[in-house]
Amino acid sequence: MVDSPPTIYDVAARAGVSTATVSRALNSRSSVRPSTRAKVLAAMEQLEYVPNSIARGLSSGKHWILGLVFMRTGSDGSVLGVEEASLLYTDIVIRGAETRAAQHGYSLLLSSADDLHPSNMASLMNLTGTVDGLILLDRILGDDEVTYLAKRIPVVLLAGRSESAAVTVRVDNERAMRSLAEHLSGVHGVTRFGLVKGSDDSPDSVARTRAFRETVAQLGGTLDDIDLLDSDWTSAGGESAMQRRMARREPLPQVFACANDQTAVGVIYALNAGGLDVPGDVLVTGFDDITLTRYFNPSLTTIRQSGGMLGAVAVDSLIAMLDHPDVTPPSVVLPTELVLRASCGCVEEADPASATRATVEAS
Amino acid sequence: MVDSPPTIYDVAARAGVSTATVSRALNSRSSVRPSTRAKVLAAMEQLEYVPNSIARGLSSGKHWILGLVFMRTGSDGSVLGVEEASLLYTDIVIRGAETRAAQHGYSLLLSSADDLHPSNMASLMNLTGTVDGLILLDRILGDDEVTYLAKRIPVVLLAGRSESAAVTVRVDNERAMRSLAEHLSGVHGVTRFGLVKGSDDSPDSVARTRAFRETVAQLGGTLDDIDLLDSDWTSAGGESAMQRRMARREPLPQVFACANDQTAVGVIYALNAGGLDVPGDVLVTGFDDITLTRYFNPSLTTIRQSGGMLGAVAVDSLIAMLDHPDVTPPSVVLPTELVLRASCGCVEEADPASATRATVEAS
DNA sequence: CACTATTTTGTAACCGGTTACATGTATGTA
DNA sequence: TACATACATGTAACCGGTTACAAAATAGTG
Repeated sequence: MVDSPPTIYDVAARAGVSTATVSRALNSRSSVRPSTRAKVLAAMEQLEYVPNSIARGLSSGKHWILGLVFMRTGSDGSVLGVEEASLLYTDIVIRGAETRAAQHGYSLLLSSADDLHPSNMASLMNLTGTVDGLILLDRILGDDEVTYLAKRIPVVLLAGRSESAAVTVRVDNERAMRSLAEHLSGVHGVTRFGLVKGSDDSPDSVARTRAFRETVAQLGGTLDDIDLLDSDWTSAGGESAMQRRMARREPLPQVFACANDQTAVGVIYALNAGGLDVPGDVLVTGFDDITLTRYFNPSLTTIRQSGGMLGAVAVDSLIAMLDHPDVTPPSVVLPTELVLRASCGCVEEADPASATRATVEAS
Repeated sequence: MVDSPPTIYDVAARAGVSTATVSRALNSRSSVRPSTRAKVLAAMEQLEYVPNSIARGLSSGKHWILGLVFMRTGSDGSVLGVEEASLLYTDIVIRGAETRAAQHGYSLLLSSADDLHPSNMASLMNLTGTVDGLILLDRILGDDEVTYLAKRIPVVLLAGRSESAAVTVRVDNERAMRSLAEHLSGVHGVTRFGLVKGSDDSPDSVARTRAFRETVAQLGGTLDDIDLLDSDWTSAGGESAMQRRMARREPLPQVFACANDQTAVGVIYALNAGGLDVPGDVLVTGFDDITLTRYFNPSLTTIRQSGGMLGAVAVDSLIAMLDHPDVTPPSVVLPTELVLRASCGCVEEADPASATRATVEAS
């Protein structure tokens, strides 16, 4: 059913030239006489020739493929686990990366890692020959492994730790959490803070937790251990974390800052189910500013980060490394923006679809 | 900085054998003396040899890569456009496909198409040599193009039209919309229906619209043209569509069935903004059952489809075609499930995270 | 027209594996 | 011990391109 496609030899034979000439006519590097090129192109046309990019990659060493490796967050690896963990920020990053890669003529090869299992390294090494460079999301590998990998192939770390040898692209979690805590303290008079974390193996979650904690301390507020809840980036995780917290029947803090928007949604749900009003009784904030939670009631105060930009910048950095192997591009820290909506007690905005909303440049 | 990795020749030289023996020791097809294999493995270990999968692919014709092509929905191709259109159902499908592909040892190569531009075909043909098979989401190509492509490489259509020559995997939009309309009519006594469509170039949207329209007619209900709203799968699209509808100041139908959950969220927002209550004044339903809208207030009545399963089944079909080139696997229609929640006027469920929710097997 | 410089094209090696076939070595049997 | 047979390994062609180098064709110059 699938017959073997024509090769460059077929084209050469048909055009009455050598394969070298066909190759030149295609890639138009060297000079080829116009009449010859015409012959070659005509032959390619007739044969419906499409160059085999694998073969091309083998000899040229250039594959026009970038690898993107991400963690299968909170999933047990089953397909159905996908549903629960899905529609997370990772997807926006992937889309952004793909879009930018496509603009540069690259394809994106997706590869997910289950956990920090050592076999990840082996499968990554296998990609080594297939892709021109790698983007690693989250904490796929240990620092030494990243360093080792980076010696073999250009690597960009997305939301990784910056101590690594590789180029890192991330958002400014520190500023973001600081501006959030300052807003809560300064505008809403919050002194008792709560935090719902993401997964502990995520550098983003760790950084956000630490920055928030430090700022709270600087502001003279408190963040008790009982109000530091573990979760897993999902709504269900946020909901059950808050259910457990409420079951302890200790007074709640004035605010729960959540590691991402999905978590915040689950937290709000649990609070409402417990008879508490947001923002009347407790304030809740998110992180990411995904589109849906703007339509939530109460609309979610959150920290906007551009996941698409994150992916795009990572691709840019990687391509820069490919184009200039001798220059190491700088690590990038993207800015964030505090978006004030109803869930922190700020005024309700007019329309989620409009761009006119109260924002504060994280500073 | 990146030094060239060891090849099979280096390993062969080090182990004192030929490359053929090294290859056999690796792939363990033919018999290799245990002592020899040990020598080879030791040499590979020492050199940190990783086989080049590109070279392997060239000679064996097997690349262990599946291509997944999707439309960059509603976006202008810019990275920032990603944010608006993001977190759509496509992402769940992609995740599901990736997960299943990984289980079979395949990687997933992502490629997005801007629109029905003819250049899509060209770039797809380029993938031909890189991937073992292709999954096409939505309406990337015309029927004849798909047929042409399928002659060159195994192709599975995801949510495509079934008239095509290729294997198709989709959900049962017809049954889903029928059971929804029947529920609305039978249980809630709806006679005037409204519908908010997805993009017109999506087979899913077209199928859902048609099935809904037909069932409404069979039930003796009405679906006026004025209540058939155009949108684009996004919340913002749903919101503005409903705003425009309300601006016409004609009486609203009793329900708006939306093409997906995101749209429903936007629609509800616009209705609320106009002073109308859901489900008190108007009923609204979605499609997909994404996790977040279970936490919405009102919780969203919707039709559950497993996007992860969709992607997984597409991968399964494709791999089946690769493993048995002579057998054409059957097209697959996955079932859906009507999930009754508050937005259609059914009882509020206890907890979104629990599995106990009122459902109706679409029949 | 002869000779050199330049452009166009061909030849063949190479990228890094796999594998058909040939050859060499270890077993079993007479 | 000699010979057939099975098994292990080596040789070399091949996958489909790219490209260094050489050769041929063309253009330019005295």
